[in-house]
Amino acid sequence: MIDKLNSPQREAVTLPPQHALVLAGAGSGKTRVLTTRMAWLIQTGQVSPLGILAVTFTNKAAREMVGRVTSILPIDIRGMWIGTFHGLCNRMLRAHHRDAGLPQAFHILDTADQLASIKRLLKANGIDDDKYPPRDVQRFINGAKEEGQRPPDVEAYDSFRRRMVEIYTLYETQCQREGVVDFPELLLRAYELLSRNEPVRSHYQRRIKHVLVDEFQDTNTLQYKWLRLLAGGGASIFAVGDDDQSIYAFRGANVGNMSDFERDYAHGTVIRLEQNYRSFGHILDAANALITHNNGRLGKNLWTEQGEGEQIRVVEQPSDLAEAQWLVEEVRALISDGRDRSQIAVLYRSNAQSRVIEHALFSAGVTYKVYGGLRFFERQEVKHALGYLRLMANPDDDTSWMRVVNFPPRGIGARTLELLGDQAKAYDTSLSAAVARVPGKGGSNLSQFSMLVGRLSEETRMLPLPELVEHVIAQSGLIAHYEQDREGADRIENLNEIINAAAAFALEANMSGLPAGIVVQNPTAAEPDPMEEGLGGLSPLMAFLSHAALEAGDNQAQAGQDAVQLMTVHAAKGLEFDAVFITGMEEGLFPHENSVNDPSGLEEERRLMYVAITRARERLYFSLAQSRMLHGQTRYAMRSRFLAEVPEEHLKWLTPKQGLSDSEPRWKTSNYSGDTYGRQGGQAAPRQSTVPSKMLASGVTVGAQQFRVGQGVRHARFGEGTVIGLSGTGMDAQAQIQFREVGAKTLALGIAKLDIIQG
DNA sequence: TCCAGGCCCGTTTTT
DNA sequence: CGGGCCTGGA
Repeated sequence: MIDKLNSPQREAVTLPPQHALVLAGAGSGKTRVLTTRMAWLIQTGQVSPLGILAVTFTNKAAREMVGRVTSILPIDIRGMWIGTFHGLCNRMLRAHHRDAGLPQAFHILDTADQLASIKRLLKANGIDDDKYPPRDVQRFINGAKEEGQRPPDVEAYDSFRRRMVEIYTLYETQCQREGVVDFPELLLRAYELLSRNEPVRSHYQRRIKHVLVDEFQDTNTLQYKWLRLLAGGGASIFAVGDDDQSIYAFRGANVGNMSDFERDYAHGTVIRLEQNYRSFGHILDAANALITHNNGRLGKNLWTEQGEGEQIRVVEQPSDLAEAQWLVEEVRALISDGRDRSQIAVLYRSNAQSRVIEHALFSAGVTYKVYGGLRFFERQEVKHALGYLRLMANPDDDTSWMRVVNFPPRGIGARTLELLGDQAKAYDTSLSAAVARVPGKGGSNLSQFSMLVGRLSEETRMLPLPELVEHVIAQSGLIAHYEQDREGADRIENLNEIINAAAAFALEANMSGLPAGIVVQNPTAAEPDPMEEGLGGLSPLMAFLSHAALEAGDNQAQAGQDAVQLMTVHAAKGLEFDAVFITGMEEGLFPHENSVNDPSGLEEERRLMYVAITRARERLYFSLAQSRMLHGQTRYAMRSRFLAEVPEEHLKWLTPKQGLSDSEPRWKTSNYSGDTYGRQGGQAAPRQSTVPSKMLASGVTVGAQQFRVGQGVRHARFGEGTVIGLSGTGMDAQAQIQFREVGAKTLALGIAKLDIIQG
């Protein structure tokens, strides 16, 4: 089991029971160490499978962990605490729902449900949603929860925040009444359950001997607190992560957890996995060099036993269109060289960039697959069907009630629903319970709907899950509705797919001999654990609905195995490919303009670039466009500063490298003609290029002034600076200027008075 | 109640 | 430019 590991890997796997931080670089065998550690602990008899708690962020990672552990050691994973933070908290809350103050059949709101719930709340309480936009309220509430804060804990230093806190309180009341729990609430409730309930806490603390955490750099404050509490009974925390790959600060991840953990727990026990088994030397050295520009790293330098490999190919094109066309040609060349399409990845900073690339690939007939977009359980028709199903389990679920009450349309309009809402509020009941108080035609339509819900509950009470789902979907009128729609065929197909999903789910649950999806106890355990009883009562429907909420399904749009992979850099984390294109290497795009004025934001962008680079095994490309269509305007940008942070020795420019030295990265837009690039190796004849040979206009003229990217300018108030981006024309023209003293600013060229001082 | 056209906005995303 | 959302008219 451990003889194939390198020495730091083996050291990590065989550590005595103590807290440890494993700094696992990209491609260093992180998952292997984590899973081997689990298997080793069990096999050496140091812990029973039930004494382990292993937690990940995604279901995919959790599945992979289970798969790899069981392939090393054929153990029964049932009853083991392996899963996502949310999945494990869900399980804990179901088991101890009374202590947690929840109905056992609580529903889980996904992000969209939560937003709908907040909108409904604002409306019911007459809160101005211009002043308190639902999205901001959602961010406020989730932000507070992720910090472990209930309304009284939130600092409200001004009237705006005080009102936000009031809304937070109202929202909590609403969720509690409806028996629903949002994603951050799963974690916070589970945390509070453990911290306030001594018997429950000591039960878990006594049971759990080893806590293993994957992607530790992505944990938020609350998750870390939860882990510390769980391990509080003397368990060892084995935290694996890479601070250089922390790219989720925007959703609450706190890289600081890593250094805090080292300081508070791991002390000296930090193991670095620095040998990389993925990439060739130039690629790794480029990544290493780039990331040294960040401060406050825990520190790590990747190395490989493979050779130097190829340099990174760099291509600069006049436009985003030309970039895409070049990319297609290069991809085709790779494919005709015998490379597997699925081993070619095209990465970009933002989803908007995929359009041009997709168009070019499509026109050239290259099969591709875009990651991202709507997932199965997030589709409109699927959410409607789930809405009906949720009403079967809980008619007081107002979010679901509102979602389907008039879908398909049954003559229940906004006014009727407003009336219903008023009644519900006045009598402090659910919408469902308030139906009888709404008079008139609207009321009669409502009661018909209410009767439909009641009748379906009755009819499906005794049905097995798949039949139940089938019956509810058939009777909901959804299929009939979509049959009217000439583009409804896909939706109907998805509705049928829910029935399949339910059948598959039920089958899996039966095979494990347990109520669908939720594993209760390890049958091999010496005796049933009274602390964790209570899950058996969870209906298959409830279990299926939890499953749907916690696992939204596959994230890839188009099918096709043998396809070029298109995705954002974020989506590429954890993946690897033989050949990788990093596109849009421009200031304002990568690093993104919203991050460049904030040092920590810029460092996160740099980590993102680090992640992008380290995806590549053999071949890596950087591409950039001098001009790009963005928000309906042509924008001109400088080369990304990150390009200058990679030593020249690792780069091979396929188009002439222009402009000034890297130490002073500047963009001199000039007269490069797009068809002069060649490929490395010399044999490749210059392929025909579709790039227009004449240069695009690269400047913006306003009045008598001609602005260009890279120019030096002076502003009366902001001082001297450099033009780093231009967009628009005439009165719409704007310039992004990096001022020496005051940072980057965007100025309207028609208004701001600028003197051109050079360039 | 429903639909169409206008308007606004525009980074990354898992649970 | 393009998509999502909202409002106003039928």
